[in-house]
Amino acid sequence: MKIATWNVNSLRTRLDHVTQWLTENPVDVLCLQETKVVDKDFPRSPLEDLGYHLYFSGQKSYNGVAILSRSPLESLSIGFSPVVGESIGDLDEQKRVISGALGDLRIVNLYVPNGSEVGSDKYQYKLRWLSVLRDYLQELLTETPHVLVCGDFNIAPEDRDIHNPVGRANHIMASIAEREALEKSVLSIGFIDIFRQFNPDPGQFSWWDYRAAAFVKNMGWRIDHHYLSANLVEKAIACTIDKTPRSWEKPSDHVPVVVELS
DNA sequence: ATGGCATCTAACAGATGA
Repeated sequence: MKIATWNVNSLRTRLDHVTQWLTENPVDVLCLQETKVVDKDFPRSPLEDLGYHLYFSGQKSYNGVAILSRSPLESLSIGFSPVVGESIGDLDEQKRVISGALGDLRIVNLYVPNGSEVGSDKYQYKLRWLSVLRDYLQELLTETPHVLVCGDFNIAPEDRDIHNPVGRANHIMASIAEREALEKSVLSIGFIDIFRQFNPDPGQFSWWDYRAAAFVKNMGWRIDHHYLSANLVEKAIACTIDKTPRSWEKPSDHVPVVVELS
C-alpha cells in the first residue's frame, strides 16, 4: 500500500498536475494540503474519475486539507476538537487537520501553520497548535497502535534537511522552539520520521522556494514528512520524494513524498 | 538584500506563504 503527501498550493490551480501525477503514480491514498478551496467548490469529478473517494475540509483562500483514497475511509475526523475536546480556542478555525481509518490503520493529514517569522503572533500560534497536536496524537494512539501522520510540517527536523543551515536557529521552520515542539509533540511519543530510515543523505528536499531559481540549484528544505507509530515501522518498505512535478510548468513549490507499507 | 515568486481576493494592492 502506498500513501503520499503533497502540498499542492491551490488544488484548483494544480488540478492538472494532481491528475497527471496520480495517473502515473496510482497511490492508494493521497493526502493534500493547501487546497485553498471551500468544500462546495471542491473539484470532485476529475478525482473521482480516477477512482478515489474524497474527504476534505477547506476554507476560502488559505489552508485546507483533503484525503483521496481508493478504498472508503472509516471514522473520518476533521479538526482537533473531535479528538481532544472543545477547549482549544481558535485552533480549529483554520482547516489544517483531517484523519480517517483504513481497517486498523489510522491516517492523519496535517498542514502545520507556517509561523511567518520567529517571535511573531503567527509563530506563537504555530507553537500553540503543535502543543495541542501532542494531545491529539496521544489520544489517537490509545485507540489504535497503527498511526501514520503525514503532511506539510513546515519544520526541517535537522540541519541535514536544509540546503544551508547557517542562521537556522532564528529562521522560521528550523528555530530551536519549533524543533523542540516537533520533538515533544511527535517524536517523543514514539513516532519515527520514516524517510530517514531509508535515506540518511543530506540534499534531499520536499520544498524549494519559487524565488532565486532555488529548485535548479537544489536550495531546498525537507519539511513534508511521514511519521509512523512504533508499531507501524516494521511494515515500512520504502519512502521516497518525487521531485518530478517540481519541474512541470507552474508547479507547486512542494513535491509528493510517498511511503510504501506492507 | 524586507528583495527574489506565487496564489488568493466583495482583487487591480495587500495578505500569506516558507
